[in-house]
Amino acid sequence: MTVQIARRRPTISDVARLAGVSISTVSRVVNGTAPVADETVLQVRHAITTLNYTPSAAARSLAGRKTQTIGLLLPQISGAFFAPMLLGIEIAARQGGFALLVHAQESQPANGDLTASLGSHNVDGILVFTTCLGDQEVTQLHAEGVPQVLLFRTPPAGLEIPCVFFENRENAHALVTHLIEVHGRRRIAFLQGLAGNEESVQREAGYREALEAHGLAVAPELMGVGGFTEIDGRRATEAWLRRGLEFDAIFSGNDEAAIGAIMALRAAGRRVPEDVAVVGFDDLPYARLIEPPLTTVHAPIQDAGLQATRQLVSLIQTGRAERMTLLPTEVVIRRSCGCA
Amino acid sequence: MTVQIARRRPTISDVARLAGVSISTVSRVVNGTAPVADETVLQVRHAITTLNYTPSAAARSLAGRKTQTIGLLLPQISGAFFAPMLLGIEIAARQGGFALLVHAQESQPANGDLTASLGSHNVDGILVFTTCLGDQEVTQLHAEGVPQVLLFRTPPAGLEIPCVFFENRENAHALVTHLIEVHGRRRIAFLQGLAGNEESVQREAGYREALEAHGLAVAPELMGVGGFTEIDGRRATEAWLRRGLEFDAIFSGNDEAAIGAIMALRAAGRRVPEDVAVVGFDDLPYARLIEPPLTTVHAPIQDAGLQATRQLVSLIQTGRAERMTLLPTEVVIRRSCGCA
DNA sequence: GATTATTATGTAAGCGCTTGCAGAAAGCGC
DNA sequence: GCGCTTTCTGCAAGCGCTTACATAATAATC
Repeated sequence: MTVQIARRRPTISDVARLAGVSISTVSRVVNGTAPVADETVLQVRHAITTLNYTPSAAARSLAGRKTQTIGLLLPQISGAFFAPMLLGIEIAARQGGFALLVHAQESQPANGDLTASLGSHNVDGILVFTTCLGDQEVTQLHAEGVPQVLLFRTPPAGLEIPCVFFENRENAHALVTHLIEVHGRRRIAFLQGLAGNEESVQREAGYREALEAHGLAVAPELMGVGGFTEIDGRRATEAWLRRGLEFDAIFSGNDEAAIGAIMALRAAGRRVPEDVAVVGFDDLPYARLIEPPLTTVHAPIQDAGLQATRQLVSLIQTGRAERMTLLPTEVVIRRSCGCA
Repeated sequence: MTVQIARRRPTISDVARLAGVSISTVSRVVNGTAPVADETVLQVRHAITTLNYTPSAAARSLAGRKTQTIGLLLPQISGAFFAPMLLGIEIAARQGGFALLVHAQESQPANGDLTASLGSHNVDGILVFTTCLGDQEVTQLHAEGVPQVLLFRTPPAGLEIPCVFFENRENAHALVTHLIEVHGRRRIAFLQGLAGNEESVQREAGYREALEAHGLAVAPELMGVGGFTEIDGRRATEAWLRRGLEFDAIFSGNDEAAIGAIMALRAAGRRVPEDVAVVGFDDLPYARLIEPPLTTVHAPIQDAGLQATRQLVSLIQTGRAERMTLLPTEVVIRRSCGCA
């Protein structure tokens, strides 16, 4: 392959010259920022088409001091969770006229200056996913006046930064209650997310309340620590099995870990749901595909991305946004809990 | 939530003033573009830290006429396929010092000027996924000198544009051969992708060759048209079932459609793989999770993103890149083909 | 018909950076 | 010590746009 020689791109001056007007007039018809005579508009439009002119984003940003770009700070891109979320974000960003700059932390050393690359220059605002940024960094960005919206993460104490969450507690409670009341389970284990995962904490709270409401003790040895990956779920379950712990159900804080649990159970010859019921949270696209189809709580992931982005756009454009957006979830009964 | 008042961000002039040097010197230490005395470097560094200075990307792009940004044109973001690919792209982009601007077509009307928003100004190069862009648009971008790399798509005739593909034919051939030789299947249906999907065409070629090599006729009625979604696979399979067509295996051009086929078969009371073997292509993360675990061909999706981006970075920086990158695939035998 | 609003356009001053050019300072050979 | 290279640094000209501000032309008011 050889070098491609780029012709100089036409600038606003070229358009102005061809249309026989000044560059400010061109700018005004492009942006619609001031009235322009119909005839002039036509001439300018024609010149634009003829030259195949596209405004330079860089020059626009520099002169207009806004980038029309939103930065996305993600801990990772892989995982079934992110595709729908990204889609929601993309849709809302596009609707608001913003481009999307993606920055996944996974791919780089977690040095502090990643905020530099997005933080204060490339973008008009940032969408911060869970634990991507520590309290300190969020606080600093806030102090610098960078609009941000937090996804699945509460702002540092005292700061008013919009955040978006799923409704976790209520349906975690409902699902565990289902396990207890409908299926008569009494020894229900819980699979936790990583330390600092607020979703996990809330889901656990619902779990605890449901147990307590039925006079069941929370067994500390049945709290699976680790994280929300399939491996974590498998490991934790294997550990319980190895220790000979008794349990007749597992409530996993998310679907991925639930799948790991099912794998471990199956490998150990335990039947799901007969011997051990397993339920998850999130309702990932493949939750219904696995065997047995996973009973879980549906979380509107795409909507989370959409709403968060809308809040951010609003924050950027008007300076105001909802302090907290809570998205409703829904229990989805399939077969892994024991239901036909 | 109230307005956040942004302090003016420090500029290169502020740094220069504080360090007692000119802005060009600051620029030189920031970019390392010319030798600067050690002592001066220290002073400038100190001023930068003190002021918490970050260069403005817009100003840099404008002055340096490069954006250090890669544009990604995707037909969609959802789907298990995109997460790993995006991850690969992200990693390679980051390594090359480029930011990633994501543009999913799904979310907007497919008007022609989407190339405008990415095309000739925001980015130094574009990664074009399959059918996002027609031949005409690709040709135009090429004519404008915009570096681009095509993913799973050949360039328009006569143009030398780098592209990245999986090795499709060989292992499609191998997989169908496996169905024939090991499992004695003779009436093997094929599930096609959307018209224009070159991956599908190549996989179909492998399928046809395998049939022919074994003296089996290709049955036109067993070519499932449609697309590569689960729904498409289900619909096509249902149609075959409804028409009472005989077949003892389905080779789906991708995993998603294969899952649809399995669903349809199961709903109709056919056993997989006893009555009908089903195999796919791609080896999506959940292919091993479904019941029965899917025999398929593993495609290195993340690697595809990675390699394509590396080629693009090379094209941007050096003007040269591999004309075609072919990524090896691998047959993955699980149970849906009939193997234990 | 003179005065005042209104609309349409141009002028020019940046936005914050990169970079070619030139000058100053310092090192080198003989 | 005198030219000559080699380092280091500053000056200033843009990059392509937005946006006050000024101006010209037109319409409205009494």
